[in-house]
Amino acid sequence: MRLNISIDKQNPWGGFEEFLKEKGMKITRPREVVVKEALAVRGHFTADDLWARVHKKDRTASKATVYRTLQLLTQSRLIEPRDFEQGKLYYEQMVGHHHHDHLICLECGKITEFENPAIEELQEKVARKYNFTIASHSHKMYGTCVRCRQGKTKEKEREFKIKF
Amino acid sequence: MRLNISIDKQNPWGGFEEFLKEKGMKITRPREVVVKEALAVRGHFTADDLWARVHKKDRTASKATVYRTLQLLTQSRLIEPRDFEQGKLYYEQMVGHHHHDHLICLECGKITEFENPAIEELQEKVARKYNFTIASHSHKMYGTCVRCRQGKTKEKEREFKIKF
DNA sequence: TTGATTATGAGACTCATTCTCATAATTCCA
DNA sequence: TGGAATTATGAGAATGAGTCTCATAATCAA
Repeated sequence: MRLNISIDKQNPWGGFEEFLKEKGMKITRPREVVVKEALAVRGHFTADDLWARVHKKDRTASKATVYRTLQLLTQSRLIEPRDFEQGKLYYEQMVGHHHHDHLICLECGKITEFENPAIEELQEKVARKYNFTIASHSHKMYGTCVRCRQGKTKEKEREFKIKF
Repeated sequence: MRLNISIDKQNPWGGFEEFLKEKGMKITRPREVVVKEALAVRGHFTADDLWARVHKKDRTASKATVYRTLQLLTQSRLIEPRDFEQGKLYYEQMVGHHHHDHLICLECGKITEFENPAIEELQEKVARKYNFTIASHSHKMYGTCVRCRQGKTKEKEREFKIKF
């Protein structure tokens, strides 16, 4: 059975307060804003995206704190970093989600999520073979999505273009 | 049957000259040095590593040319970029090699290569499901290697430490 | 050889991320 | 409850990989 934690009302910190306490860290106002905003974003966001959101709520919030909190959120597994080779990291909020992997269109930057338990099993098998303990993984396929292959993608629909 | 191209004597450019000609690009001395050095490195190297090697052979070689040639080498599939989340790209020479994926130890940075045809097949299946054409992929598992798990890794053996 | 084209080196520039440090806020506990 | 002790913060400087510019140089097709 899957526990679907709802973020907005009951659990706005997603368990992050407990994480901080365990680490002997402090519960502060800037962290509150960053965490709430991070968990409220749907889809992928960069540190800068998040800072823009945070900055609207608190004009004095600094980028340094956003970056620092992003690291903590990653450690606490509430978010996951995503490297789409754009020279900056994206993040994705993970509360109540499965881990998943990505298909990335080189033409339009469209990102499609996939999950495949059979692959995950084989992964485990590989790891066992090398006596390796998996903490996390990243599985990305780069290529061309249907719409781009058919020339249907409009210019305005491009998220970003991958270098090569 | 597998063609094992030997780089050193017979084919020092690994087919890069042909690639350049097809693209209407020129065969130049700086490119020669960069290509030969890149193909001569075993294991992973960064742009800076390569520049250091190139610089020894030609004091006037610029970093810009190294970066530019690295892009061309990637396009020509003679090398593959590897992102180990170190804030810089690594590359690996691919002449006469299979594509492979990586196990990365978070403690010592040790990188183990693996190949798994069954995973590749499942990958294809996933791509078909989404009507996606794969051009390349990257599959990385992060975790702990045997030696680190058993506390046998000596400090001097660390390649790099991954942030989190 | 020549002229059209493409490449080069040097260094300026970008831009994401990290670091520094003086100040401020939290938390612990007497 | 009131500090002391600890941890966080903001502001901006610093870092560093990678890119860009542009005047000059090398390549190559004819």
